[in-house]
Amino acid sequence: MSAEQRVSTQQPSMHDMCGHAPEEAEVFRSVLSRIGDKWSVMLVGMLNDGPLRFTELKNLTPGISARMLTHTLRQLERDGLVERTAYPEIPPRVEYRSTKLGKSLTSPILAVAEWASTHQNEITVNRARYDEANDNE
Amino acid sequence: MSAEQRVSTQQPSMHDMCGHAPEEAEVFRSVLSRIGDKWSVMLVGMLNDGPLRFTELKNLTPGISARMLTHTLRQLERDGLVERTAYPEIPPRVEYRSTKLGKSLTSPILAVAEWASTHQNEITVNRARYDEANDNE
DNA sequence: CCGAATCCGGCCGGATACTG
DNA sequence: CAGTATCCGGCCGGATTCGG
Repeated sequence: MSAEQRVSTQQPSMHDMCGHAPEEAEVFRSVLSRIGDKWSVMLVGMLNDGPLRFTELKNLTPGISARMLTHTLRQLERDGLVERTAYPEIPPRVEYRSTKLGKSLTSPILAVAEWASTHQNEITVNRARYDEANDNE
Repeated sequence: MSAEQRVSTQQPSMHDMCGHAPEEAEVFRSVLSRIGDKWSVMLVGMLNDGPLRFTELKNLTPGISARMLTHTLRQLERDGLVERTAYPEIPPRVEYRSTKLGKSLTSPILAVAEWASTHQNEITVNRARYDEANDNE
């Protein structure tokens, strides 16, 4: 049994998915990098529980600036992960809600978020140990 | 039934995991950002199938430079996701393998990678449509 | 073969001030 | 309330060169 057959029986391999041509890999990565940028994952996660207004989202996301909140939401809207609805009222009200595509991402990223939450202490220890081993600097 | 109870019966909420204090959220995010940076996910995924040498890893990862490969592997080693073994031979041989912690991450990130692979076309279309709607610029 | 060192352009992302 | 505009420091990441 070849290596390809062996791994295909349990899980897809990264090498198969990312594509072998540089262009394919770049699309693949451009999607991954959206997942990986500073605030996207948290925002998509937040919106999973229901639609939220701009300020609510800002208050729920500690440390984010208005600029980055706007910017990140635009990117997510562009990718079709988030839907924006502006109500022409005074004062203005804008609601952000997860799209079908956005919801389909929720399960995978919550798994990653859960992993991060579970292992963050272990990783913090590992980093400290590594930094001490390669002492000073 | 409260909102907290409702969501807790199906899935953990992002808001619960990320922590509410800025410091907690920052640790949480520092772990997520490692997942999200340009090459980490692909490399961890590659190493899931078995240990690889530096050059093998480089050839399997289209577009990566030697500098970034080294740098990313160092970060992964620091976090305890990857183990580095150098054999004092001539020519030198260095093997990278996934640690137990690294393997525990494989399942979640493969789920995300699979999602990315599945929806990359849809996202590409969404981006094109968005860019056209907000035409020129 | 497996890196380290250096240089450097770009853009990510925070701070601040200002609009409808 | 929900942004936009502007400035700007930092660091991400590629290219190149050098070393063990």
